[in-house]
Amino acid sequence: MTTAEENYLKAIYHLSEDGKKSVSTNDVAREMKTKPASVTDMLRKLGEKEMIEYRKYYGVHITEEGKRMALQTVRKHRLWEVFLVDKLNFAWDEVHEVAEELEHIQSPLLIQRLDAYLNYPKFDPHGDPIPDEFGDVKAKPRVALNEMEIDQMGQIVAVKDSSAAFLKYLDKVGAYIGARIKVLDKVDFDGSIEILVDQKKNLFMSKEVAINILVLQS
Amino acid sequence: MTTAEENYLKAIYHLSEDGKKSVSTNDVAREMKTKPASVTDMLRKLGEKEMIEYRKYYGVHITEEGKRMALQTVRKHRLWEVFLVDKLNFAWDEVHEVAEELEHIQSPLLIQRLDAYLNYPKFDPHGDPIPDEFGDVKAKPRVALNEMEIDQMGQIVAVKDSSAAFLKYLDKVGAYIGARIKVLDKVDFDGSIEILVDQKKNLFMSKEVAINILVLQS
DNA sequence: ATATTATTTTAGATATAGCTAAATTATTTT
DNA sequence: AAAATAATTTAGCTATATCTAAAATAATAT
Repeated sequence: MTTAEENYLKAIYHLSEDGKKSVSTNDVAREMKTKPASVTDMLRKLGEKEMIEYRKYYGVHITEEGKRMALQTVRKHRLWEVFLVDKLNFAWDEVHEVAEELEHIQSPLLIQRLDAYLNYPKFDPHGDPIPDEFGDVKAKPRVALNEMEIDQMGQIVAVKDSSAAFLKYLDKVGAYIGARIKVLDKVDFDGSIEILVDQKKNLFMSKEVAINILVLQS
Repeated sequence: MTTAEENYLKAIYHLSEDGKKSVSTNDVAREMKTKPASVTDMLRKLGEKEMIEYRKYYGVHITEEGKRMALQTVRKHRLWEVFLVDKLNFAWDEVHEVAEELEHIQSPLLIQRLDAYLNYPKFDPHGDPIPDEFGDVKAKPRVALNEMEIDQMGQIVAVKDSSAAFLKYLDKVGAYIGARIKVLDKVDFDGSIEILVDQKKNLFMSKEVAINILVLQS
């Protein structure tokens, strides 16, 4: 698998995730920021390698083997993100580009060792679960608070920004890890949000804050 | 700079190191494990970018700019090697291939952070000095004991294998860090070596041991 | 000084991954 | 059901990086 093939397969996997049966050439072109004509070529190639089922003019389905490969790439990407944030002090929103390169390093041993070194993390810094070496994802995905809709409920499970300043702020307003929350209101204009904490306390926060709070939805 | 260009430039830099005025097409082809015809194309390209001075049929000289670029790649390669050995517990002779891939990741911030995280190391696990971010190499290169010639002298400055077993062995035979040594004899057949430690103690060791001892030559 | 040998370059392929423009197929509208 | 529109594919081109075989040049030997 070349780097380009890995990237296409990952894109197709992500586009398939949202329950869509079939992914179109245009979908892939948009996601990959290339032209549909280039996508067609790659789909044929990935089809021949049986990573996807490709029927001309009718889009693609990812195969089990393709999914396995894509999940390996996702795993590597997310592990590197954890490394960059936990060890090299990158901010969670600075890591994507670099991880996009690092994920293509070919060395199973490296990933095995990295995983151990990071203490077998289950989530990346954005709250997305890290597949295990077999491609299994046990953990439920976490969602940034700013992405929840009105009336949705959940439990605060982690923060993306673990700076002293942010943790102090959270402590002050009573938004602790483990708190059960419900979205009361969202302001479209600035993305600020109002939530109910533990069924008793109303809390209003800016988008900047909400972005950094991870919720397990229920 | 593409990955291929970086690799060629690094090869030309290393081939220039040994005091050779001009590096030939064949030299580069051997080093890069490609055919001379492929090398010619790349030399023309690197010449146009003024990384090397290229005169057809007369080999190349690396320019100051080319040297600067090559040293950046060398720096990245060696920093990653330190990471792999110090943090991920790779053995010093297992890291080259992976570092060869990692060195091409494009992110100055990543390298800056990695350097800090590793505590600004001055040597890679093979004893080679790590250039600073400006390409300056202050430290003198270290040489593995098995690579020294008869009558050469120096001082033990580090070990490549820092396992308990190896350190215990060194302690037992009296080959401590800082010891002044002189090579008395080398056996071609098995690479074993006999040295004089601190002008008083004779010490015979196998090649496997000598490989793991780094000496600052004097 | 010329012929032989070795080295290097050129010319013409191949494979990957992208592009544009034109042609084809599918979908939607009337 | 035909026409219009949208999506997709094909054909042909570009750039990178490789190759082989043939031609050109440099170095060496006679």
